[in-house]
Amino acid sequence: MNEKKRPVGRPTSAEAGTALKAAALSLIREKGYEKVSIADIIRTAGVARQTLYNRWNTKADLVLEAVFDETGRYAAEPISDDDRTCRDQLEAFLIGVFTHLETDGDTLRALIAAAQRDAEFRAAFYTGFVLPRERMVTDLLRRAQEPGELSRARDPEMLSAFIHGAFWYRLLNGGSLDAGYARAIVGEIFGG
Amino acid sequence: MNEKKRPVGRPTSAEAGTALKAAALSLIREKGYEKVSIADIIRTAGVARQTLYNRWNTKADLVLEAVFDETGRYAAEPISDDDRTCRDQLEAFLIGVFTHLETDGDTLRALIAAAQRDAEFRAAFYTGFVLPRERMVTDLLRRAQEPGELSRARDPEMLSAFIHGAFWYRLLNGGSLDAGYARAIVGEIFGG
DNA sequence: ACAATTAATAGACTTGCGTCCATAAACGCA
DNA sequence: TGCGTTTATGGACGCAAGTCTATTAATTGT
Repeated sequence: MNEKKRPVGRPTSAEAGTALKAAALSLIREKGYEKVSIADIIRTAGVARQTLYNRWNTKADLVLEAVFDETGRYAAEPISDDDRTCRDQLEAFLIGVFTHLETDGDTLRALIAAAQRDAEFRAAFYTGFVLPRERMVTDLLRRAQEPGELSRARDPEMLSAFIHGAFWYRLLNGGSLDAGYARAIVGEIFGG
Repeated sequence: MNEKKRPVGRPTSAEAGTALKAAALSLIREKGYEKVSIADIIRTAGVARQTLYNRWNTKADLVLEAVFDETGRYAAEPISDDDRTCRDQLEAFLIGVFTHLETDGDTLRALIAAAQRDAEFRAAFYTGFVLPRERMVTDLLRRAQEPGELSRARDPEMLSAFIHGAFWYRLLNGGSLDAGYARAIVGEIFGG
């Protein structure tokens, strides 16, 4: 199971990969995703072009992994604070996401756009990034049904799609994602 | 008010514009949005490159106008059939949209992606295409509140965002949009 | 030490987008 | 008919993405 380091050939430079991811995130947050070229990234990282393409197929793949590394590969917060109502937990979760998007909203929009151009990336993005977050909300809503905080007549999966959908829809159409919108979403789900 | 045709210079060829839009839609439906290049479009239309750029800034602008021409500039159906319940009208509306997306879903995904790369296009796309359809649903839900088919405690705007959001979310993540999903959405809104 | 293997590098290359330019064509006006 | 104006055309151009190639560097095994 525990395979050792492979025995042959020059090892890949972990440093190069790290530098590329750091350069990509830094440049993108400074100038915006679309304005950062591959040439910019490799120049900043001090690495050859092919070194990037040895690891990732596109800028989107690189950025996705960089975001993974930062955000934690699976979801941000597990959210299972038994002290608070599920309603409050959902609101806190959404506010946390929206706050995070103040810095990375542009990046997320760009990744969603990239996913529309490449089916392979779309699958990787969905299973690795989107789905875990969707499930967090679905699970939370299911927990809310146990004590009757949320009616059992509701479908947690569809409600989770409503929540993420509303958030994506607003993000992609250039609307602002703030605490007020988070409260409005939660209010509509749990009742005003 | 009623300005006449402008009196000076060579007139723009309506034929060229029509040919470009037709070529774009035809090629895209055949090969998919991403696989169609500008060169393909102008070759098929039998028109010079600059002629395209005299009318539109990008492929997305061209395609958006082509879709406008086909779909009707404002929304597909006005939906105000007093015989049926609002619930049925909403379901029929969604099924109609989803059916239409069997041919143009790829195009819509591409336009949404393009909107993430260009703020100007995003605004045009939103106000010209997205918002009218969002309003149709909002208005329908408001009408549903009058006879009490939908509780007045619900917020039609947020519900419309839920509906379009769920639909976008599924479309953009590669899920299938079929009649079953339309019914599931409507069921969650109006009650199973 | 040396061979085999794999990664890193620099740079050429291809393709597509969008711009620019010079020239020809189509119109109104005199 | 000629002039001014605007569009259409074809081709050159610059830029960025991604591929490919030859060369060099780092590592293991003998």
